[in-house]
Amino acid sequence: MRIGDLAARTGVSVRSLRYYEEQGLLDSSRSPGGHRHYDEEGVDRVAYLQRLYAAGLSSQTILSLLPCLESPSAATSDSAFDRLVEERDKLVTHIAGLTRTLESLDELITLNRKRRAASVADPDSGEPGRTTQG
Amino acid sequence: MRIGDLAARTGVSVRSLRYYEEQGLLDSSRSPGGHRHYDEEGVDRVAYLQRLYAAGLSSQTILSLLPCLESPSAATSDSAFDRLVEERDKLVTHIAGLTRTLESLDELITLNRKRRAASVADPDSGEPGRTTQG
DNA sequence: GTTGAATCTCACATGGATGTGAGGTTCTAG
DNA sequence: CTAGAACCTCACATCCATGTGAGATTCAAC
Repeated sequence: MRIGDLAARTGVSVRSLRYYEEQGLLDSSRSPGGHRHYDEEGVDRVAYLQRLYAAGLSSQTILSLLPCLESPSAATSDSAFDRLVEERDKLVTHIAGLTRTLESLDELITLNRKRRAASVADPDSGEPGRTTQG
Repeated sequence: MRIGDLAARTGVSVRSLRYYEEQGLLDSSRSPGGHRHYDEEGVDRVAYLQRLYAAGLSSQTILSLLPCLESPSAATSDSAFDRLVEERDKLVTHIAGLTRTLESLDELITLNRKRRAASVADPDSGEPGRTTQG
């Protein structure tokens, strides 16, 4: 599988795939001419990397976790494992924050809908209130 | 309340507060000499902005939503309201993705713990498996 | 073979929030 | 009134994943 194929199958740009490799997050075999080749496993790997990126981890952080992801063995350094737990905890906190934000957006939507519905029944009732925080 | 105080109370840098104002997200009154002044409401406002930033919204997007946040009335433009709903939906999707990632990190942690515990009972058992995806 | 698409490396550009520093003005405590 | 802390504007720097373009090479199909 060539880099263009992998890009197509993962929805990640060719540029990004090269970047992941440069960061040590993804490896490839090379054809005699120097072109990269990937096996099926690469697809899952890239998808997983994307999820970690989406979770806010940097390349550096992902790299430091990699031992735990690849071979979750006793040989894995304590520090890698500690970082893994740390990132997990940060993610929990982050999700909690987002969930709160979601709730307040929902309240806001409900409120807006109400106001809009009211204005259908009773036109020219404008700007009836002010809400800075949700 | 001066900008330094607001920064201290919100944990946001002075630089960022000025930036928010520049983006039209936060306003202030000015002293005769040009120094910014804020009231208590500013604290909540900044906290809320931070939450929206943390949810991945850009300044531009927040700006476009602002009418809905500030005066959730019928007068609010349809497009602002539509964007609000759209951002809510994106946030839901994002949270779902993060939750999946969290689950796989949790599995990974459990797996690592198991391996590590096993190695205490049975030293020199190394690298017993490989897991690329969580 | 030949051609055209895909790939290679290198390196500079981008965007968005924030950092940083210069040079100057304003505020507040003593 | 004065010292120094805090503030002002302006503008350039930073980070990091990604975009983009140039110039050269390789691969696949005919």
